[in-house]
Amino acid sequence: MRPNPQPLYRQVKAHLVQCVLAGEWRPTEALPSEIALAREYNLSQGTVRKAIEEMVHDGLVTRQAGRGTFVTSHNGSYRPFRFHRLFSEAGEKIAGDAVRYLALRQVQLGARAARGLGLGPTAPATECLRLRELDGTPVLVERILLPERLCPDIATVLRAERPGSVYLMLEQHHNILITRVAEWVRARLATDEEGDLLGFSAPTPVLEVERVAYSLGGEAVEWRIMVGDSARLHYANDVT
Amino acid sequence: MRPNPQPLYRQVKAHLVQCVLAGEWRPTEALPSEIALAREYNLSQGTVRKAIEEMVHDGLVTRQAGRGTFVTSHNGSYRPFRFHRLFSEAGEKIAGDAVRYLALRQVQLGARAARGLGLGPTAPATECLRLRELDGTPVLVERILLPERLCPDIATVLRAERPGSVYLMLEQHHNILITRVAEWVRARLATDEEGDLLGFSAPTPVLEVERVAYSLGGEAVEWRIMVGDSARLHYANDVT
DNA sequence: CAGTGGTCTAGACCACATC
DNA sequence: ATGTGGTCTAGACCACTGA
Repeated sequence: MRPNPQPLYRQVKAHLVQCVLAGEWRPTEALPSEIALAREYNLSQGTVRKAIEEMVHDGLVTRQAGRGTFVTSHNGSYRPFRFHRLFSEAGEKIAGDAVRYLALRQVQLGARAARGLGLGPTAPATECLRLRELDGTPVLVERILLPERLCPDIATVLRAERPGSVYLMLEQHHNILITRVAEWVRARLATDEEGDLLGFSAPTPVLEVERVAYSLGGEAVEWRIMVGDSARLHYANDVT
Repeated sequence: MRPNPQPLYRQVKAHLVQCVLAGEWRPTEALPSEIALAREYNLSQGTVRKAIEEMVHDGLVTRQAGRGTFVTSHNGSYRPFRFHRLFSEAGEKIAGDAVRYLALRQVQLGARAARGLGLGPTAPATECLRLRELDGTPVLVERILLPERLCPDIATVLRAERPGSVYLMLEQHHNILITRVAEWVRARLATDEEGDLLGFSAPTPVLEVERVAYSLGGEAVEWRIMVGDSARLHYANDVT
């Protein structure tokens, strides 16, 4: 192992990540037990354990004593709304509420999304316009851009399913696991279009959350912008 | 150990935290080595290690191979600006820039800060009004409230030192270690006073960041509100 | 050079989930 | 009863730091 100065447990981790990437174990499915993996790699159980513990910390897998180690999913049993930071003023999550699909079409990325994704501004993409409601009235406009290259038939699936969670759809249909997002929050006035959608009658300040989502492989998969009525929701964050 | 179902490494961790809380080792100072602690507690080195690893993960201590384990500080060598999430649009941190103290006085908490801190609205506190500048012009107004009870002579120290970092001051003068903050981000229009300070000539949307800071002991120590020019800075966040 | 944290092994026992 | 992850031990060797 001379040419590779990485500790063994990191090599094991890297290999396990490759297996997840290759779809050997899909989200919600179990990995082999520590003992089985230790035998397979011809290492001690403690070394394999350390590899898995890092994956737990990364949020890639979830462990349950007595049951096993499972690939984390965005579905309801694991970590739904994992990346949601927008809450109603009362404090509960807004995500549980209804989602309305407004538009779905093929576009070019445009300058801003292209910058976020590190692609060219003319790259083909699927654009999705959605509206999230709270207590029956709209609070959040979402504009989602998914580059064509990474998920070619995404528009078909979106049109058919209109999923509440794009990331759950990506993991189920494309085995693309979103494991990290970067967000930028700004304040600005709503555009006329946004004002119409959110029911503003006058120029109103809104929260704008720009997001780039990265897959387990490290690729920027999705760019989205969320525009919310700041009188009814806020962006909450705990920092340690 | 029957009455305490906590694993040994957590009991060790709890005790080490108590020691830090008691000031046995101050920020930047070294803890005893694993071997010394293992001998002291009559446990194996691995158990002590696991306790310390959790403290590393919590951000309470920092380890350096060959040197030792040190209590994390907010000073420049350790983790300055640990809780800063506001960046200039170019991307660099805004914190490096100048801080101007505008006012410093004794007040009552008021309804909003009281709610955040879990205290009564008439509780006495020290209020600090500061202005942060970027490239020589103001971008951020900070209003900081520190309850009297937790740090009695804080006003004196603030007046004398006008520190760039309140948290560094707290750890140095009161041995209060801020280890966690909760933040709520909103968009609204600047007040007239804020507009004057930030140089707005018309009603302008601003980012409002409300923050409660918690000490190692778990007490809410500080409430602050930061109002920033959203054209020049944004709130950035990475979620995993 | 002695001391530190970082890696790795090979065992042991436990609580828990499942069948 | 079996298998899983969680805890704990008692060693070993390594790379790095600082005197």
